[in-house]
Amino acid sequence: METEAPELLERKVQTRREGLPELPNLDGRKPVLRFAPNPNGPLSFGHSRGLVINGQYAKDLDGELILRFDDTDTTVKPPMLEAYESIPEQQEWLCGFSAHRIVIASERMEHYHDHARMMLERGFGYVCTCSGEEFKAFRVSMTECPCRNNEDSNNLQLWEKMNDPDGFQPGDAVLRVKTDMTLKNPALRDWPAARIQTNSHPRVGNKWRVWPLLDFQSAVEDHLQEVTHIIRGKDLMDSTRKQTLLYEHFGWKYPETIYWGRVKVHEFGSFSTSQMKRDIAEGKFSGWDDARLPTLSALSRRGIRPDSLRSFWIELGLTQKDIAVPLSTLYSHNTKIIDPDAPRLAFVRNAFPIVLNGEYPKSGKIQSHSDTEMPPRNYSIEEGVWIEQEDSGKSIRLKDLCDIDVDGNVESIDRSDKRPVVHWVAGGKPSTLTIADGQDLKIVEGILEDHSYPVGTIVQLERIGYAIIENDGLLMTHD
RNA sequence: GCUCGUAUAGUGUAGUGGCCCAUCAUGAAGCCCUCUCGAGGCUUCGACCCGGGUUCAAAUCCCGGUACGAGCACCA
Repeated sequence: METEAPELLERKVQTRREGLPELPNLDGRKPVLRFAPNPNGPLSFGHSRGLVINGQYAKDLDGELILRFDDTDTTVKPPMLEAYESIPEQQEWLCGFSAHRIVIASERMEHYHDHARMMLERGFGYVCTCSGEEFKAFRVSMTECPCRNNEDSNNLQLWEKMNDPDGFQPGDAVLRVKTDMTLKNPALRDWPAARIQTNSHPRVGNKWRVWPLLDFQSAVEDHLQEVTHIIRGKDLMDSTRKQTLLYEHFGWKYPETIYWGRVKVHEFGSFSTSQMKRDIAEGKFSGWDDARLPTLSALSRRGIRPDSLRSFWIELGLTQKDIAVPLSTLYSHNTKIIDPDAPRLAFVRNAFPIVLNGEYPKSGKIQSHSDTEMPPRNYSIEEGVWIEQEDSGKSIRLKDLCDIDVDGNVESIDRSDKRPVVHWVAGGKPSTLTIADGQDLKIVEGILEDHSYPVGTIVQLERIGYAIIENDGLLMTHD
């Protein structure tokens, strides 16, 4: 066999798919994708998945990314005006390009109202005046609510009454999509499409009274924008089903839909935008970029690079599995990106002075990075150096300088044995290293080597980890 | 309760009937390099949820079980 058919004995090389899976049913089209956050706050780590995946497909396949503000709730999740500015900036920071289109739902209300009327005229929608409790009973018992049989003309009158400030009040009536009350999935039975809200909207004020709900607004807008692929969390699976029923009524074709599962990052615990907003207002956090928060502004401030987030999410892929990932996975992506450009610097925590006795080079140059060419750093010693308290009281090797004994007597210039190598600072300036540790912010005092790197430079503190230089000290990036 | 979904090493992930005694990354352990507890290089460890079935052949298809998650809002 070896001579007759050697190829049968060879182990074939396994091929591994790289990057994102192919987009299904593209049919030669350029994909149109969208990412639709609620502008009730700035973007968080969780949002970055949607942005990265949708953005990456748009970029790779020469398609388009729509950034859509789903700001139709003025009551539970009131929009925050600053977010209309910060979200596009963060989107560009993360994706590396700006979205091809920006759509703001609150400015497209005419379209939603037009389609709502169309629904009533064509008889696949109705105005329901049952209370939430009453309708729930109908849904559970699979029976039709009396409002379902309204005449189309009557529905249009009721619709006008919903829009009339002197007519229905919030809670009195909703617009429903006629599906089928005997559908197996209770979530799909005559689902609500719009309701009355009288709170003022920060962008359009009181111009509108009847506001669409997500499933209706999103469905109509996806059609109007000719979205080809929707990629979103699997918690929205029933949304797809609800919206597909609406599309059937309108005679439209629903976009291709792909889902991902839930991601839990243990270190971040459970933060919600509204909870963060409250905590910031109460002074529990310094702002949206407080290093302890999982916001993109906080991650960016700490020195997490957008390309790290991109490779992180792309590596996780598009499985529907619910997963728990440690932050160290993101950090390992980030290390690969920042390490080549991170100059080495010494920061001595709990500084302990030690006087050097003997002959040694009192000034000189030390490499800033062992693997890349960077201008070296200079040192100049008067009589002694700072070392960390923890390193005192034993024979040590001062990195790139000399071996010393417990009392600071120089024993050798060259490395003479396996004693621990320790970092040190000659001169330097007092500084602080701020470390975000869960809900706590640890501030470590120390002496930082003199340097001339500008604010925003990511450095590697020898034997400690990566940190970013801020105006008033150092902020820990990660180990 | 009803409905829907997922299940590959510690953590993620590749894999759609024979290239699989299962990929890659991360993690852990060890070695090399390096005057950092960093980076880089090498080696090792480690997995197809369970039970049936279909088939010459199953991680892959079917059925049942179990576990976990999500939806059933006048939130997104």
